[in-house]
Amino acid sequence: MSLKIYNTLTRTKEEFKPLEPGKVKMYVCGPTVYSYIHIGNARPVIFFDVVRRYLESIGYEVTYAANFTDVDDKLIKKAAEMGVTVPEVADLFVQKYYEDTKGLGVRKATLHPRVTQNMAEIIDFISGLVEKDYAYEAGGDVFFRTAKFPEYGKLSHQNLEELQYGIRVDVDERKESPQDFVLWKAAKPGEISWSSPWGEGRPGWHIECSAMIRKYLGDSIDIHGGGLDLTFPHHECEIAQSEGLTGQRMANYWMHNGFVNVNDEKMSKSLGNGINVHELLKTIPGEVIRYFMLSGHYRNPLNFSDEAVEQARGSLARIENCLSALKHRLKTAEAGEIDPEIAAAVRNAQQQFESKMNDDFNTPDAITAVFELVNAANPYINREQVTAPTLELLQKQFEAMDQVLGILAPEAEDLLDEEIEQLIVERTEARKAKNWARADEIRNLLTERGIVLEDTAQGIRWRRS
RNA sequence: GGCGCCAUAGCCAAGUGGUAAGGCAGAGCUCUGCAAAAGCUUUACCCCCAGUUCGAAUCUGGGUGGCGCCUCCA
Repeated sequence: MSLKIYNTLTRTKEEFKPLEPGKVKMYVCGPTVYSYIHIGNARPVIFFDVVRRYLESIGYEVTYAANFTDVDDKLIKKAAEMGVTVPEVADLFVQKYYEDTKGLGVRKATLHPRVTQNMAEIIDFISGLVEKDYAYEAGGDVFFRTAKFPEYGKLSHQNLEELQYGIRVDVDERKESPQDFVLWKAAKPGEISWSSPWGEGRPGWHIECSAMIRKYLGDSIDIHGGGLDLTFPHHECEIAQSEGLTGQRMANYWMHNGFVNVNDEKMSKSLGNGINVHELLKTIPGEVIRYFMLSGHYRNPLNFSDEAVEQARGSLARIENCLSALKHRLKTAEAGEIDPEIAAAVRNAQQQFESKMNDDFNTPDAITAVFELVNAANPYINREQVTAPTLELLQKQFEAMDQVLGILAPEAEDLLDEEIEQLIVERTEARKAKNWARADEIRNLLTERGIVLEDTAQGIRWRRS
């Protein structure tokens, strides 16, 4: 069973073959840190976190780099608005990025390089391109000479003659060709800038990724990911820069995730329907957002709505209830043999999970494998006789799958407050005395505090709602 | 104009040649002091038309509807 990845470059699913056996080098374009991340940003962050986790789970040593763009027009504007410096804005939102993505269950990447900390490498990179005639200077700006790189367009499969230029942005008169793009921008007075052979300025957007990939991961990497919209021009330009300079193939597998729409509309600044994760996390558990993101295939568009969130919440609850029942039952379970039917169900679930993840990271189907296991586990858990080894086997399997998906809330190990525990004891006594009024009163009180009680044959099970 | 993507139950979402996974919501029932959780039962002319085939949601052609990119938006 081998891993297949849909490669934007070839528009086919290809068998994954790493450059170096047992190792994977991957890079995903990260956010421009001028604000909180929105749910559109969150999709690649969550999805590629799962890619990374899955690769690790099947034995690869993964070096995962995700950058921060910490200087650009938007940052400069934001800094002016806030009355602080560009680095201060960047530091603030890098911090918020870590907080918010942590809330989404995302592990930090191996590396989180920042543009401003790699200025020397960026300038060197551009110098190299100028030396090789792939770039030219014009009035303090430096442009990439796309005519020199005949493969320009190979990733996005664009016919360069057919591109309509100047529709959204005016074409710079100094460019030799309208499709040339900027590598270095001359600073305007008062703007944050760095010294370069072409004067004071700052890097263009595309060059930073090329330079940082080369520095941290090398001339060739295995997987390069990002949002669909980055295919052109951003990734196309990265290829031109990197392959122009090194002559090596930049990345073997290009992966692009689809968009997140909001109530069936594109999320955009003009519509004002952007949803920022920081706000969202105040009312919706990160696991629910994460589940929602993984409930669709990464290349398909995903529609965010209140209803979608509620469905994710409900679906996830089914898995969590099962796991919580399983753990509760484990406390009173005794030694014995592993139930053969459950053992088979566990094997099936694992097999299905792997084969679906191997098929271009089909997370919706992988989640189905989790549900199949729930469907097998629930009836077993409700039996009068259960064995600890069987329950442990189930638990281990759930944990193995969640190691990849990361949709289950971390173990809430904090003990019950004395007070709450006392209330549960009191309610049990009231029930024994058939004092239903008092028993319900206590249960309602606990419900208000977010504690859900469930009366089972093996005693009271509680969980946080 | 160019390059692409998508269309499966009330909703979400797999399936890519052999006769429709899974989840949510809804309805009924079982269990329960009542609940909760769980279990059982129940819900699809696969956007339309034509073609290929013994056989198509799946392939081909043509429509219809929605969407993305075309220089700094994940």
